[in-house]
Amino acid sequence: MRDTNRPNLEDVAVLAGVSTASISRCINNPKKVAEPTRLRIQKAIDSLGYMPHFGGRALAINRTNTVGAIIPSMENAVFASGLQAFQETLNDSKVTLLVGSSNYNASQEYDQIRSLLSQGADGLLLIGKDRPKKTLDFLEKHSVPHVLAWCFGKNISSPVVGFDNQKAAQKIADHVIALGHRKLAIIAGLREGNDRANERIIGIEDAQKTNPNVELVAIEECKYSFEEASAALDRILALNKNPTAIICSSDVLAVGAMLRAKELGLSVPNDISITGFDDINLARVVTPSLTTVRVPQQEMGRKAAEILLDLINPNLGKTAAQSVELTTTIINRGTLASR
Amino acid sequence: MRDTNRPNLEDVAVLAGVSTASISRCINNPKKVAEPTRLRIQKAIDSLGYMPHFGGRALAINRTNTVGAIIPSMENAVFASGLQAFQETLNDSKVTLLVGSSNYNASQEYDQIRSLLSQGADGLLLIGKDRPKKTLDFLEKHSVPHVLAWCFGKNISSPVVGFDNQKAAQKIADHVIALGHRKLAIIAGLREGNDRANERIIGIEDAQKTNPNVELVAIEECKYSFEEASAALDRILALNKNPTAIICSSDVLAVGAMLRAKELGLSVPNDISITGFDDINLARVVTPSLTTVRVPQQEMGRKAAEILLDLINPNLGKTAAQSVELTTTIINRGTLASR
DNA sequence: AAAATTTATTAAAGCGCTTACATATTTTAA
DNA sequence: TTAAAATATGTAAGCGCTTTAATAAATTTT
Repeated sequence: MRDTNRPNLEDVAVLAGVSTASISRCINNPKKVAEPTRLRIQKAIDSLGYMPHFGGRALAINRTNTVGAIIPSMENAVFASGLQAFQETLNDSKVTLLVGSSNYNASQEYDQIRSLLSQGADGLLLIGKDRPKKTLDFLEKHSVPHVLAWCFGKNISSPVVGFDNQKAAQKIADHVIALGHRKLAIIAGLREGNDRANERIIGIEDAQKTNPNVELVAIEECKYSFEEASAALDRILALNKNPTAIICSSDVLAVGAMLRAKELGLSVPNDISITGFDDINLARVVTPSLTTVRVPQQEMGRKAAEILLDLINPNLGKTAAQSVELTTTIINRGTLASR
Repeated sequence: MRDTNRPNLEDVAVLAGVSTASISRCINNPKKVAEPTRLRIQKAIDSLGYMPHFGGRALAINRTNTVGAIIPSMENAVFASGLQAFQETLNDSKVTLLVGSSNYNASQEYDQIRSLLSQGADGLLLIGKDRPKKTLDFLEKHSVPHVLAWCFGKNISSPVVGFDNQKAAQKIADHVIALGHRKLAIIAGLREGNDRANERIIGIEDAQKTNPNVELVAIEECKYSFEEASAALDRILALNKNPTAIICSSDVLAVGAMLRAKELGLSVPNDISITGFDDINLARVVTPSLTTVRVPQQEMGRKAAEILLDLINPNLGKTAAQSVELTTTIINRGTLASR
């Protein structure tokens, strides 16, 4: 039943003495309505405090001007900051952001995709490129406009904005090796359903393989928390293989390891070198500050928004939305020493 | 015009050989439809990959099952983590989160409120309690269900979930004073339009006033970044008033100040004590680790979601949504020494 | 001045869904 | 067995908006 408190187009139309069509036009295409009429309408709108009804509009134009983003978790600053940039860019185009989180879990991601879509999202931002066939099929079947971020690759059918995790990881590993390290260990996120974690491990393995005298003494996976990373470091040390450098696939893990190393009385980087990945605030702040791989978080967020907007607005003249590969940079700070 | 690609209720109805009403019932109130019919309908839905049209539904029930949150910025971990908890709690009730950011700016907040509301948000989470009359009037006029977080107070007309910033700040200041500090300085966020920053300053001033032999040598306001906080510390030191403790109204500021102190060769806490506010990850990780005020970020997010859900669901039996006051805790770590 | 063109406005048909009400069917009670 | 009650389904009227086609008014052209 009608909510008589909330004014609708009809109410405005009556007050302004025009048809509802004119009001609609005045709102969506002001130049199509004559100056005096426009003024009259505007006055009516203001005086009633009229706001278009979202559902009505969405039904009529079959569009919500809303896009969804599904990220693993906002707890990790690297995603929070990408999301912030994403939101701001959308906002410049009057598009609103719906947020879901997957908690690094493919099935939760699938649910969130369904959920955001059924909330009317016109498009989606997703993190990473590997997902179950079920998810892919769903996106395909409903031809959901979407862009993938935090990853890159040649033969991905979706537009992507990000970087090559494998190469970036290989690069930092090469760097570590070039500094004389011969026994490495890895602390990485859980690879299950996480292509970034996975590729970063592979990248490090690549580096190891091209340097036969380099040994990879341990690969420990864990969740992204200080505590878990501490435990992972313990497990590595318990092996008594004496790695000289621990390459971590995220800053959170690296810092967790550093904290633990400090507790154990190990000096970083003298006793053991540690590198991170992401370059979030944490990295600048620990002592010594963390040598890490800078990921262009904000740029990814911004670019992802641009591409998604392109995808959604069947774009006049402009060429189709393109994938873009961004670069990572090794940030040399204090946790990596030469051997 | 009709999008013939996307199946609608009619399509499902035809395939299942029932009326659209039954389909709708089957989706929204399954027990109202007989088992065999339900199965038939479900099969039709699945085979068509039918998803209800958001706009149509929103129009019919005048509800979107969406709520908006407008936070200053996701760049600050304290909000990101509150938001994460908020989102997760909403999600449990099948409600989706719309996100806007105000960048600590009242007029941007107003715009975001309008924007999220016109995107159909059923309710809103807002940070802090002070806002321009214009905003208040708007919320009032449109009777927007909303909850305020990160603050508390007796005579606020909106439901609130948070803590008393002033008291919390007074408490940490008292603590600092009890440790023998007699010359204090403050680094705070810009108070303009930021009641939290403002009240925290006032709280510290309260503490000072009740201790006549304590002097407040400087109050520096700046944006929430390491760089700005560094500059603020410089300004304080340039005064040559030799404060023995700097009370900062956020961990980001405190860490920025610590970083600068270190650059200047000042030892924290021997030469100068520094305290933070929030207790985000950063605080645990700096050396020495930061003495700070723990703010129940996640609990606030969770509780805020619960209250907002109550507000939105004209609640059967349950009493009206209540404000809740949470407590902050002083976390003693390494940056505050006694004098 | 009339005809042709442009501009401004309106009327009304949908967009997809929910739901009050009517109707048909089944179950229970008498 | 029949009447009454309960259950299941269908019919159709909106919900508020946009937009095409039709009409009216203003402007330009002939």
